[in-house]
Amino acid sequence: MKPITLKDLALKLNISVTTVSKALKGYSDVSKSTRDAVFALAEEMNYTPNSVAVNLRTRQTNTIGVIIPTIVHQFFSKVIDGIIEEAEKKGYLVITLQSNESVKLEKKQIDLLLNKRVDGILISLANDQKEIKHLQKVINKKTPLVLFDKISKSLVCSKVVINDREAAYNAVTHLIQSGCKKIAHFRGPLNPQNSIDRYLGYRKALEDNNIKFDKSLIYTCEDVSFEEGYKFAEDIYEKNKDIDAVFAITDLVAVGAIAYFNENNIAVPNQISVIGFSNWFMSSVISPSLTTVDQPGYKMGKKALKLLFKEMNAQKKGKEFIPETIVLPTKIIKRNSTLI
Amino acid sequence: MKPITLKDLALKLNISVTTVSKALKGYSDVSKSTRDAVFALAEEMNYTPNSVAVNLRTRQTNTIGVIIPTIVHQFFSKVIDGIIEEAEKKGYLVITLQSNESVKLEKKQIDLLLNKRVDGILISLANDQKEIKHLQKVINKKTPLVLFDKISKSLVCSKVVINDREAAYNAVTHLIQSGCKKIAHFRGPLNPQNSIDRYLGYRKALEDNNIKFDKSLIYTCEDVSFEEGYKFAEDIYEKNKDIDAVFAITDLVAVGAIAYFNENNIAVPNQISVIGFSNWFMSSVISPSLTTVDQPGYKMGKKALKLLFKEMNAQKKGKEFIPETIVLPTKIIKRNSTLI
DNA sequence: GATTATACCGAAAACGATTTCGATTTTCGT
DNA sequence: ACGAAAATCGAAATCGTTTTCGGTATAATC
Repeated sequence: MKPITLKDLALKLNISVTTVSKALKGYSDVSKSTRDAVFALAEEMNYTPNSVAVNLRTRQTNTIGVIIPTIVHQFFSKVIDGIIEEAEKKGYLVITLQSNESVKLEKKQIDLLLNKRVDGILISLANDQKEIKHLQKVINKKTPLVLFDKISKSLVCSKVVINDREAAYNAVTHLIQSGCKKIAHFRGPLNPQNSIDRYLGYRKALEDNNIKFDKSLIYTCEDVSFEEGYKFAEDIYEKNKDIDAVFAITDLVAVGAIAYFNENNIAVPNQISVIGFSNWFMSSVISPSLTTVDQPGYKMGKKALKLLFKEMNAQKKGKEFIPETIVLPTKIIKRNSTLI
Repeated sequence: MKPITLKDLALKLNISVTTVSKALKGYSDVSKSTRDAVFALAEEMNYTPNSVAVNLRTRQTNTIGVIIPTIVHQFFSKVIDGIIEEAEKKGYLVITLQSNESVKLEKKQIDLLLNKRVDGILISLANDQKEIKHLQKVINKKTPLVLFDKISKSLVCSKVVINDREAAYNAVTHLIQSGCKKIAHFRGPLNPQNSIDRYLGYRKALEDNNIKFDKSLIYTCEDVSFEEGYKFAEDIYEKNKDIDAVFAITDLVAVGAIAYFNENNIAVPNQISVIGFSNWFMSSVISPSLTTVDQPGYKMGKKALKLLFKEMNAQKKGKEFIPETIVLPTKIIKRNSTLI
């Protein structure tokens, strides 16, 4: 009924708890005969060590914490997928928390994880990130920390990101190379670094190709939704019939725009090209299928965890660890919503 | 540097660890003055209890484990979302694991969670579920267990499901009521109870409406993909031009079918109606938007956890707990891929 | 046979908290 | 001022492991 403990084994074998423990852990000062006996009994009684006790004694939990804005989101669930897989390989378990874009919640969750004595924390920040005290606390406590995707530049720790600016630059360049000249940008909210960077990439691409920036072609999403994409497409088309391309902050917004164009017999890509961002699953099954920028979530999760492990190991060996920043490559997934 | 412990506080205050602990926990045999002093110092030194030690002593971890086939899947990430939210409310943390549809992995993971001494386990079974020994073990160890979505009928424990058979029955009835007479079914793999039940619901609906069952209208998906939906749609249309409806095991398969019909100018829903299953996000953004059966993942997660808590509480009080099965209602989300 | 080396084992402390139970002190009625 | 009741406190056991350090017993060496 009650879980078997070392003590139970020791009692049955008439030896000390110490010896049982040492036998099980392969210490050399245990005779073969007692070792065998211990293993046999452990097997028979189905002994499994109590992780909690081990954790207390060894001061490590083999558990890491992950905080993301939301899990119901292709990109983030891919990241989680990558993290969990990689963690399991090394015998680590993953506790997942959602901040729902609330810094307040994020703080609480950091505390929770710290109390749980997780061996490390991975986090993708909530949008309105000015406050970083709670993260500084993590660093001060010497708990390894890696930021991914939505990061804070002012925090000294490891990071895994994509180059949003470059990716956006490439996306818009792709549009320009296919002949587009009047390119709208349905950008993300004003705060997040991601959406700023993509916006800057857009501008840089225009600039490098001698296309004059036109403020009226910029629309700012608030909740980055299908509906916004649809609405903005409608609005911009009514005001600018000669628009010939849309670069959307996200596939979902792009799909919204395509829906409007489809319904109103505006040919995509012949009249208007559309390019999205993220390569969500959905973008391959709509018609026309959506050209987009692949954002490698799975890989990002894996890399982030690997960096975390690196830091954890350095710490174990008492070595100093210098934070690293990994920039993952993105690539354009060419489908049927753009020309060429 | 090192985390503050009760001992540290006790030392500074020149009182015993016992008293510090009792003060913090609000025991009545601590004077107001020392209580205040303790709280003040705890605050000042930023004391937080070491959960691991507490867990060992109290024999509970305030952690639950969840095993799902895969997390990169709208339905399951919604379930996880529901679970995490509900857990957090009660101060519980969630460890998520993916079985990747492998029973072998599932077993390992169960053991991992058991060793971690999680307070309870939620699991949605891998597809080829014949073996249930590892789950029986969980029950034998008196660790509360709740199955959801993909369950095993032969296991005596709480369950949260939808009535797949009835849901499918309603979906097909919807097609029939809209005038469809030759209805194909792109069913799921042969093993999972889900896909069996949906198939049975399909047959029952035909039977109740005096439509002869035609084996040649049944296609069996193996990996339940977009491509399969596309391929099956092509095949069946070439063999049966008079087909007038498709009931697909999943939205993704349905979307694949719609893609084929769209490309070949077969009007959906006027010539052929299509109905899916699950209400994935994607189904609302394709065109025509997909009529489907809503499968309440978020709610399922919440309910499953509530059941788990119920069992955990009963156990704490030493009460007997009788497993419950909750059947969540589904409803048809009428969109534009079916008539009426 | 005395000495040293080797093999094997176990007592005990530690990890950080909780809780029981007994001890001491204070308060108060008379 | 005395005894009883109430208010405070702390020692110690416990949760289940790990690990250090010392102690025996046996084998090897001369």
